[in-house]
Amino acid sequence: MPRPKKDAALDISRKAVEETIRLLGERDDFDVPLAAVAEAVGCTAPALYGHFRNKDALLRAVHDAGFKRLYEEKRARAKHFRAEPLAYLRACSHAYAEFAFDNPTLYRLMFSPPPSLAADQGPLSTDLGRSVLELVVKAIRACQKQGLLPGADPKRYAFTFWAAVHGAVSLALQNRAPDEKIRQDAALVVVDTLLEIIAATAPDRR
Amino acid sequence: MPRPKKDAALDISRKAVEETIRLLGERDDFDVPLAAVAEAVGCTAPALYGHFRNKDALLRAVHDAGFKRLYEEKRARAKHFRAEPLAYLRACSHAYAEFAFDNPTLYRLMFSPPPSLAADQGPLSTDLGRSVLELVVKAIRACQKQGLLPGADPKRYAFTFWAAVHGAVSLALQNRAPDEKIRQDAALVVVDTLLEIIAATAPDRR
DNA sequence: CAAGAAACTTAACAATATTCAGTTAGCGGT
DNA sequence: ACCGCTAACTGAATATTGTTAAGTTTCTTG
Repeated sequence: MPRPKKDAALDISRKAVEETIRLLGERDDFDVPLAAVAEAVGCTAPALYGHFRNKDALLRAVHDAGFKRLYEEKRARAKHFRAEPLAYLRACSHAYAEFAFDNPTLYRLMFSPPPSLAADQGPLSTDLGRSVLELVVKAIRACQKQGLLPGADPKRYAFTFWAAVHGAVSLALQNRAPDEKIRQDAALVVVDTLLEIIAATAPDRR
Repeated sequence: MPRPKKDAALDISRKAVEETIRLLGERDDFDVPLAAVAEAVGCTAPALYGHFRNKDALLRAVHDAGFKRLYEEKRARAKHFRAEPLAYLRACSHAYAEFAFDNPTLYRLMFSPPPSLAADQGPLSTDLGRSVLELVVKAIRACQKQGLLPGADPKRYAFTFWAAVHGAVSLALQNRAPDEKIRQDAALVVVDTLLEIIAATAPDRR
């Protein structure tokens, strides 16, 4: 039955992205068959080509949707800690790690995609990743207002912080942590280590 | 012409791994066609199944060979800095970053593989990644012998250090650095930031 | 109410991993 | 020096999956 009954087109695109994310949750690699997505959406595979140029375009949309979700979860979770920069960073990072552990395959798609997915997006002007980083920059600045990290370049430290958390999560997802006990929450240990280091830069109170 | 001329079997396996690594250098994703590998090796695709159970097994071998190379490059490069822990860490990290930038696709295969590749290897007992980390642990211990990082758990700090470097490299490879200028050597900036932090823990000399 | 376009569908195509059956080169025993 | 026999490959066949082509129906618009 060609052409949907007037409203069925309630954004197949949106549904495709949602369902793809769900399907990614059920597999290891991100080679989810287009046919599977189509079935979940309720159409045939070629129909998707009316909404996405090709499979890469779909995966790119999924990639972007992932960043949107991550960004919103981070913000929502950390909202209550505005006043306490360290607690804020901690909450942010935990939300980040939890997101990664809850959606490992999506996380890999977001942070280690085949370059074909991220290629055409400029440097990262429009990139949602920038928004994620922005949250950390603000937190670092807030720390400095409390006397921590004196003289540090907020952007540089924010990037370093993010890199460490991302690296820890990324390694932990692969079971590449130093030993079994630490493995499970390796990412959280790294977060605490970083916060410890930042806290140690407090103005002397002896 | 079935059956090789007696010695041609000079390890097709080895050649397959080498050629695959080379071919990975020419593409973005790691879906290198098996036929391409076969041609580079000088045989047909099905022949490879005599040496690897399937494509995943080949990629797994490539993954492992990558770690071997990384480990050896790191060691070779840092050999001269044994006496100076900070310089040693710096050299190690630069070798690490350079390796990643020289072999971006291989690096992705090593650090963000589809779990099917890393699945059967135990926790990480046999894992070569452990050797890589071991180098960092030793460096941290050496730092402590010079009075730096007093009271820190070497394993924990080593893992944090590695995570930060890996994270920075990983983000930089995707152009996800904060701004164009930093992008190119974002990883190196992170390394310097970390060393700076470690150096700041020096015993007071005022 | 009749085009015409939009939005699918089914059928065809292409690339690629994997399997199967066949074939030949070298090896061991006689 | 000859005869199986196995190892190690080849060529053809199969299955899966992304993508394109052609056809069909429904909505919309003049």
